[in-house]
Amino acid sequence: MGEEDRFKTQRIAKRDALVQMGIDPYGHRFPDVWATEAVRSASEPLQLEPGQRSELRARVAGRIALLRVMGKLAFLTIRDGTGDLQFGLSKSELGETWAAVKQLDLGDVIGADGVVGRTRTGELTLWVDRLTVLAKSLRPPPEKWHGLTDVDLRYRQRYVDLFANPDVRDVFRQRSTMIQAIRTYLVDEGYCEVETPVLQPIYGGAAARPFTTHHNTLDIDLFLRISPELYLKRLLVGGIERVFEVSRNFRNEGISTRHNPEFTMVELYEAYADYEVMMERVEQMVSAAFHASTETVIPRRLAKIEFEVDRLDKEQGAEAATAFAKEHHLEAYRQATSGIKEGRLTGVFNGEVLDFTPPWPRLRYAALFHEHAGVDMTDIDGVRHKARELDIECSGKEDAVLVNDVFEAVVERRLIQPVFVCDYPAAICPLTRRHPEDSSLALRFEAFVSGMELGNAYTELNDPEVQEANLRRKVVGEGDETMAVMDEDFVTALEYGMPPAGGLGVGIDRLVMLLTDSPSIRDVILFPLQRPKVTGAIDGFIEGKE
RNA sequence: GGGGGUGUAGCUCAGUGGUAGAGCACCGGCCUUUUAAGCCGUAGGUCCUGGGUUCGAGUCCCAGCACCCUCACCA
Repeated sequence: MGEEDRFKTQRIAKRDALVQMGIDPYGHRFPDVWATEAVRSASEPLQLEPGQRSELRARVAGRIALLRVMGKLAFLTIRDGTGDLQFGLSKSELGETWAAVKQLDLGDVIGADGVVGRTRTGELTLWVDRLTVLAKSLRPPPEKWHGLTDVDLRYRQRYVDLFANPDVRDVFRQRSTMIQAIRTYLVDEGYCEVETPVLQPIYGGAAARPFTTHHNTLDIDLFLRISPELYLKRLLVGGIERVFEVSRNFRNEGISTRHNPEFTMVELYEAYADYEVMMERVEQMVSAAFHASTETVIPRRLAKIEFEVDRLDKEQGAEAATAFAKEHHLEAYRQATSGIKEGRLTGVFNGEVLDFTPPWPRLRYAALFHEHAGVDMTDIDGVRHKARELDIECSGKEDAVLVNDVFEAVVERRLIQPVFVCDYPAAICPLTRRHPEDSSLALRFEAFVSGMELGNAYTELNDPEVQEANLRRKVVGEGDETMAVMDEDFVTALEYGMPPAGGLGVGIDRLVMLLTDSPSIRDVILFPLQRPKVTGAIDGFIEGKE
């Protein structure tokens, strides 16, 4: 068969050779393993000289990332979740186990017991006296220097991406840390975490096309939620006064660097609050995520970039070094790092320095509209003129929809630094309370960073009659993607009395993008949606059907 | 859906209409302090798929597929 099978056959032969030696190639429980990071920090106070071995014994496990076998001595670079560590193995110390070393391949998962020392060149090394095979790998890992760069393969085989590219693994660790920090913040503020239905008989709470599915026993069609909003508000009625959900939402829309059909939001509701309180919640959640992760990662990345620039400068000259520095945004990382030293929340995204330090500017939708569109949003003729200029379809849309189309076209991409855009046109906000001084506006804000909507919040509408009227009213020009879908039980809940409240949703994937300098949402979602790979046979089957 | 780009060995990538290339990985040999180990010798290919032009196509043209970027839609 193919090449792949040749590699696999060779590795299977080695696996069988291990079995012949009485070694189980798939290991067992391997207790009391030290992380490589633990070995590094434990070795520091020992002040080991090059060539010296300590009395310190350690047990380490991980995947073979590099393999250098020379006659009767071998050096293996072992990678675990915390970094790399070198194993030193010699025939004289291992005795008959040495034969097993010859059956090892790049990518195998092994464990070892030994003493910590340094080689003559000063490399921290575990001198192994007992070797344990934990999992024989039957497939060759990607190229050891470049890792896996084929984007398609990286997503399809994320498990390979993760072990071959440590930076990728770090981003997902950061993601986990950030979500944990946000949870801790909300719980400390008295919020209750809940889980509400993903399968919903009526979809609502956002403007998007849903995925549909079917429940067999009940014989009903269901929608995958586009938002948890209407259920969380029911919980406000029920007396859970501070409530949040880390919610996977599903929207049957396009895929882009900023959109995945399933994505994660943290959505929260707070009784007796309003949208201004929600602005503080955004600032504090982002601060919590920043302190938990980005604050330490930015200086570390800067150090890595500077190290590489130095190396290139020495080995390939100034030109290569300058190109690398530019490509990796050295200057932005320098600025962000010095900002952090001064106590600011400065990060880097797409080569730009972003300053998340609260408070974020609070700007009015109408003012931004006027500034960037050059026309007042109440001047509908002017807005239509501007819309035509921008090639925006005008017919069949009511004024507020058109205004917002123009806003999205001219304003959003210019909002680079973190900012709150306040007081949206009421007609496109059916779930939001009206502005007390201007009923054409709604008490809604969206948070923007780097031209991207990061969060959306309201002073919640709690008048059941106004709510019912808003949901019955079809907003012309929104098409299928409208928030105005009637949910009678939701209105009934409001009729029991929902306390005045502020509500907020923050896009977690986008927040992680911003705080990890990841240009695509697919870089922060472990398994982004992709067209399934079809095999040749299925391919032919499909062609045959056409 | 529109526009642009990419697709060649397991991986990372060169390739100028005339016998398919490199580095790493793999296999064999030497090697007890290596650092992307080194040296020597092998093996490995549906050049994404299908048409077309041509004496001859990895290369030029057309169509399709997958992925990336971008615009539109959306968060």
